[in-house]
Amino acid sequence: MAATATTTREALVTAAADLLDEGGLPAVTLREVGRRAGVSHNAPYKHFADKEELLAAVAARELNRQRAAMDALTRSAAAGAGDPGATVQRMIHEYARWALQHPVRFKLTFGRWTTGSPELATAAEATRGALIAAVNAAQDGGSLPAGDPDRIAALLLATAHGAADLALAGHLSPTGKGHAGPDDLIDDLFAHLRRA
Amino acid sequence: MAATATTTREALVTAAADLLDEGGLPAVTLREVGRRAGVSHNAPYKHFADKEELLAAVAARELNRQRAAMDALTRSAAAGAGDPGATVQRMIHEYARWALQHPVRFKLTFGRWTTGSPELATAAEATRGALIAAVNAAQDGGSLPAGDPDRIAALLLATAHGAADLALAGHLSPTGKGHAGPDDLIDDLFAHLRRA
DNA sequence: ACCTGAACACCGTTCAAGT
DNA sequence: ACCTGAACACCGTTCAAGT
Repeated sequence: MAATATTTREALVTAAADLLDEGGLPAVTLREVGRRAGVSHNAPYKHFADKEELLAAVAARELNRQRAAMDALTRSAAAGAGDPGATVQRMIHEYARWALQHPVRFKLTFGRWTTGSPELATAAEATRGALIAAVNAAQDGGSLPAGDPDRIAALLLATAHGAADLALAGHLSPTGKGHAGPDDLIDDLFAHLRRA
Repeated sequence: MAATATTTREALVTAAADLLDEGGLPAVTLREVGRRAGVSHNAPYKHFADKEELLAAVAARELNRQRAAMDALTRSAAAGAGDPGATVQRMIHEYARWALQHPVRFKLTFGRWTTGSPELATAAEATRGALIAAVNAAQDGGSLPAGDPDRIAALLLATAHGAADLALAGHLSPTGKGHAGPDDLIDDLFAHLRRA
């Protein structure tokens, strides 16, 4: 039945994500993925064209979870009162938190794909859409400067993304009193934008 | 003599960088690196502890070239007149240009290293130092807001870094009139900072 | 000190075969 | 439709040996 197939597929994706967290990309071998999912070392080929497609499924799941987190923030903002600018700020902080907590998944998600997975592209589009909607609301509320919301969203995301990636690589002034983590840089940017 | 060793080492690093550009990380095999450098497939082990150390040498060379480019901009700014803020802006654009032009080297440079290479750390520190000095000058000239120059430099670098990485992954609103590339986002940030 | 060739363990992928 | 076991080509690393 289809349920079995879906379950096996999901089990393979979960096994790959776990291995990614535990030992990085080199730890994700089809043999170990299969073993953890309780199937043979090349059963994955019945669900994915190759190893890259399995990894793309992991990345797509990460992006979809990111969007779910953003949607949850949007809903809780709609329920309570709350500054819409603060909602956007929370989304961006959440993005950086995810990157720092799951560095390898983060790197993989924005890695180089030789095959353009439509599953990945759709997930990315939806996630960006959720952020843009929140930016739009914040602009209406006057807590973010006017202008193309698509462009403001991209600026915010780029800063959070870059800050997280630089921090993971240890390139964010690791010593001295000038030390600033991704969260600090994100807050700096929002402060500059409110002043602009 | 030492000259031979240095040359072989350099040839190995160059071969690895070329392979990186041509076919991505999977194309960099010690066998092919050795072949291109005119040595056997495990001669690299006489110059580097393992494959990762060879890749770290490639990354360090990239960072050192980045610093050289920044230094050149600093010198040409000191010679001519020029707005010191524009010099910083050029450095940041140059950083993004490098990332977009050599995506795999860029990814590698800020990738995950299991061994903390001192060569890499030193190169990174020097590059950040060059940028911070330029930011400091721009602040004196009034073209960048006051505050910890270390922190402004980190914000600028994070935005350029993230914008480039998102663009490479195709996550930067690839369609529609809202499209903005890394260069646009960088200019947006500088505009916001001048207004703040 | 630097290099070579053989060897080992491991991995992605393919294939013939089973249910 | 999904899975298995054997097999193939390839790779990082080690080792004994050469200059």
